[in-house]
Formats: sequence, C-alpha cells, structure tokens
Amino acid sequence: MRLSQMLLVTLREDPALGEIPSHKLLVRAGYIRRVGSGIYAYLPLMWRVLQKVSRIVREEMNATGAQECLLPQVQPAELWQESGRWDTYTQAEGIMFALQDRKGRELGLGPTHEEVITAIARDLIRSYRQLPTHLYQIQTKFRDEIRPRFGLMRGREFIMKDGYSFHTDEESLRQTYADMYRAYSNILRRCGLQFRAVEADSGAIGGSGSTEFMVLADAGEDEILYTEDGRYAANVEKAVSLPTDAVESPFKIYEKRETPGTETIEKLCKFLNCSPTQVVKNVLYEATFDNGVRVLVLVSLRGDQEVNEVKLQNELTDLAPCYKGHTLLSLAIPDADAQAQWFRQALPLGYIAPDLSDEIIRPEKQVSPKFLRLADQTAVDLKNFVTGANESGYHVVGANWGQEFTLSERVVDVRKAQGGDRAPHDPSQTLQTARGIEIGHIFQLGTKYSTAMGATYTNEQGEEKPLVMGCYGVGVSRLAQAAVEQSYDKNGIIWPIAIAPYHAIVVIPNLNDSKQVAVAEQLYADLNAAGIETLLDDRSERAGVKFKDADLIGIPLRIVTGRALQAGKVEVVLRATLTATEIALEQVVPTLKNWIEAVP
RNA sequence: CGGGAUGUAGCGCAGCUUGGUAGCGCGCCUGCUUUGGGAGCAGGAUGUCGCAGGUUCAAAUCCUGUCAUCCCGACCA
Repeated sequence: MRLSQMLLVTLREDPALGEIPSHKLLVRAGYIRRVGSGIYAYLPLMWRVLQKVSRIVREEMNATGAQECLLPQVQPAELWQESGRWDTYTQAEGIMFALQDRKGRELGLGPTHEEVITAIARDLIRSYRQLPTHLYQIQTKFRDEIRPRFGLMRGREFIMKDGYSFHTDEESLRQTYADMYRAYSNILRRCGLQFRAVEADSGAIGGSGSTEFMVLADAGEDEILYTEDGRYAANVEKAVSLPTDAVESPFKIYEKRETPGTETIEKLCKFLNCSPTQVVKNVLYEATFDNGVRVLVLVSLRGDQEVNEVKLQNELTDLAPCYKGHTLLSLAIPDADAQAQWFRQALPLGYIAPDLSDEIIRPEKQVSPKFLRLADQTAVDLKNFVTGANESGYHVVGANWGQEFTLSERVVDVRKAQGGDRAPHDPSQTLQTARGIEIGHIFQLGTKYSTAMGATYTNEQGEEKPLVMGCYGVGVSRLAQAAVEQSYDKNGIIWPIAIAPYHAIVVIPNLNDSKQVAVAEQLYADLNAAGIETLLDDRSERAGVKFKDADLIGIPLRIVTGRALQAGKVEVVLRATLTATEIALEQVVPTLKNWIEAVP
C-alpha cells in the first residue's frame, strides 16, 4: 500500500482523552476513531491488526479441532428467559442492550452466546456419537457497560472470539479445557505478549472451574496475586490466602468505652492504641434477589480485612433459595437515602456491632425483617475483641463470641486476599501483586445451560442426559490494544511483528530525487513479492514528517532510500530500538526475510 | 446511580468574570523557496459558539431547562 493512497490521518498532538497511553496512541496514530461513548471505528490499519490477531486465533482454534461458525447478534428474549439470565442481564448488571421489534417482541443484542449455541445444540445434537464437538465464532459483541473507558479496552461494542464445547461427561470437558488452556497460551505467545494464566471467579456466566489469561500491564483493570514459586496465580476476586496472624488483644475485661470520632477502623485503633486485627468490623449491604425480596446483610470480619464483594455475591446467590429466589440481582452498600428508607432510626455508623437489632428494620412487604448475619472466618477466631456498641461514640472492648455476642451460624470466606498474605499451598510463600488486562477466559460450564434449556443427548445405554458444556472467550479487539499498552515509547507504538499491520515501510526522504524514488519503488515491489507486507511512504512530505509518522504507527522495520544510496545501500531501522543498519540493495529482501522469520 | 468537569473551525485551546463585528496554535487550500526528524515566507478557506427557551436594543458571554461527552467513586462503618 502506498501512503499517498491511504486514508491515514495522524495527529501531531495527543488527543484530549485523559486516559491510558494505548488509547491515545491508537487515536493519534490513526488506527481508531471514536464514534460514540464506547463505540469505535476500526480504520484500515487497525482492521489489519485485528485480522492478524483473528488469524492467529483461528489457526490455534482450528488446530484443536474446533469448528468456526457465525451466530446471530440479535437474540430473542425467550432464549434468555429459558436460561434464567434475561432478568440479570437486562436489570441487575444491565449489560445487555434490550429492544423491542415492531411487533413488541423483546430482543437483545448478544453480549455472549451461550443461549443461542445451547438452543442449536438442543436441535442438532442427539447422540453421544456426535460428541465431543466445539463451535466457535469471531464476532462483534454488545455490552452496555456501566462506564465505557480506555478505548477498545472496555467498549460497548467489541470483537470477541467465543467458543462452546459439548461433551458426554466432565472428563471429556476437562480434556477440551486443557486444550484451550494450551491454545490460549499459544495465541498470546504468538501475538508477542507477556501474560499470566490465573484462577478466576466464573461470575455471571456460571459454572465451576475457570481460568483467565491476563496480559500484564500497569493500566490493567484487574489485580492478580501470584506466588514466586509459580504454583499459584489468581484474580484478586478469586484469590484465597492465609491472613496475617492477629495480635493478641490487650483488653482482658469486657467493657463499654467512650470512643468519640472513631468512625473508621484507623481512627479507632489510634484512639484505643490497638491493632486492627483485634477489631471485629461490621459491614452492611443490601441484597436484592430476582423475586424482588430485599435483604439487609451484616458481614462481620476482622478489622484489617476487606470484603471481597465477588465472594459475598457468590455466598448470597447460594442463599437465594432461603428467600424463595433463584439468584441475586444486585448487591450494594446502602447510601444515606436507602438507610433512611430501611431503618426506623439513624444507624450508629462506625459503631455497629454484630448484634445490631432486627427491631430497627422498618417493616416492609418485600424486605426481610431480619438481618442476614454472616461471619467471616477471620472474625470467628478473635478473642477479647473490640467492636461497636451500636451507639454513636461508643465501642466495646474485650468481647468474646459465645459470651457477649452470638456467633452467626453462617461462617463464610468473604475476605479479600491481599499482597503480602501467605499462600495456602506453602505458607513460606507470600502473595505478590501485579496488574493485568483480561484477554481470555475459559470456563467449565457443566450442565447449567443444557439443563435449563433442555439440551440433551442419548448415551450408549440409551439414556437421555444433559450435555456437558465448556465456553472459551478471547477479546480480539482488547488484545490488540493490550499489545500497544505493553509496547510503546515516547515516539509511538511498537507492534510485535506478528500483529503489526505491516512488516515494513519504505520511506523516500526526498521525492525530488529520482534515484531515491526508483530504488524505493523497486524495493517496495520486491519486498511485497517476497511476502513481506510493505508500505511505501511516497507522500510529498518532508523526511522528518515521514519518520515521525513511521515511528508513531509503529511499523517494525523501516527502510530509508536516502544518503546511503551513494554506496549502493539503504538504511534499515528497527522500530523497537531505533537502531539503524546500512544494507546493500540486493541484500535487503533476504535480510528482512530472515529477520522476520527469526521472530518467535 | 452518586460526585466533579467540559461542550467555541478537522484537532488542541483562549474568549465568558465586566453582554457590543468570532480568536490563537496545529492541520487544510494556493504560490514560491526548502528537502534526513513534525520547514520558511506570502496569500486563502472553514463556525447554526451542544440544543431549546428566557432576560436584553443587543447573548459564546447572564438565567432556566435539556442533551452529550469525559473524569472520580461505586471504599468496607
């Protein structure tokens, strides 16, 4: 491609997006253009990158025996009602764009495709002889994100590879899951990215085991915890750890103390001169179930710990049947307005005890009259602890479970693991933290969708069984931006060669020099003929502009038909290091071919 | 959903306090010069000042409403 023919508009200044480098660079270098909040156009250079990524994804998927297909983006609500996800996806998380057609039928734009694929499997798969089988697609997904940001990282429309496998049993599923683990590792390695596979929570998708593939980058939205022995790595939402030991409490006698202005753990510990590990703190949440029932949840945990809301959500989802619901719709910390609505009197904020009276809950039809009291394991082990007195300005010290306070029968693990905690598999290992961008996620779904939607097969014994399923996603457009986030400098993008839009760019410094032009044209033709994807910068711009643009758009190899021509050579510059080498004309094609093939 | 901010030329911004002919830089167009790191000189084009009301002789500027976009938070008592 000749740059003189290409619609390439680069910006000299950074666009006014107070955001992450990769986003600014993709806009500035003319790869993407924002059309609406979280909605982007992929311009020609970007589209080539996306196609490169897609190709690698296809090759690795096909190598595992998965078959490519293309599923509809517009999906009838009935399918989602069958799986039970219509409400959670259109109300609670609100992530699905829902609409009505002219006849008033409800439709959704696909944020994911479990329902569609399960419906198809239900129709097509009859026998164990057809299993296992694995279908995938590369397609645009729609998600009405609460807050779109960071360009392609969290858009409302994005490209994703999603695959779904069907099995007779868990063993067969685990085999495909392992294949996908390898395929995803191959994809990321081939794209030239630094990444880490971590244990993850399976969230709204459901199912048992799941692994996330994280591209390591400081701007990543996810925190990951891992040990240096390489034996443990998990998303912070999923991570488990051993808490640090609690300090022994100095409060041997139970008594109520006046503790003015100590509404936070930090202030309280300073005032009482004690460790946060001697405090039981009590956090209030409001949970809403799918049948409209609301429950006030009081979580007790050790003062130095924080609640992991994902774990808490999972616990509450499990408890939904106790409130005659199927699933949790939302979980929130009640704000002042909500508190005024729920309670007869103002809460003693900062001074709440585990035995906060149910009496203060204002009776209401859809509201549970009692607190759901949960105790985290870290709180259970405490002796002679400090906690609130249910009265503003007062705490109690020297309290014990079974004496002054009754321990909830529901003991759970809802604490957030933190860097520095000891690892369960080997307490001599401490958890390290890193930030990552979630690029891939593989799940063992089991029979959640097949059971809900009646997708079954007949086994060798002639029995009808639900299909065992797995699902596997790669964020294709997100991966492309993550590559930039991991590889850029002050001059612009530095693409890994495997996904660069072009391998090389031939720059003519002076268009008026006919020799420069002739040599460049010849090299341009020869390189392309040799299978090296090459751009020709034949624009009537000054050399400086061309160099700046070449660096900005990040083409790995730059060939300059400039002053070295007198010696029968051209200058070849590596974008990554900006190091230049002079190479004889006839050596250019073979040399570049070697370099490109040498990249792993 | 809460909090904060911003909407003025393709991009980045000033002007608004104190109402009075729409500005700057970059980019774009023409010509000449220049030609290895975002050139110089000369000339030129480009705006429903987000939208709708209101106040006023007069509104980018003041008032009301509205829409959009961006940032922070969704913080633990």
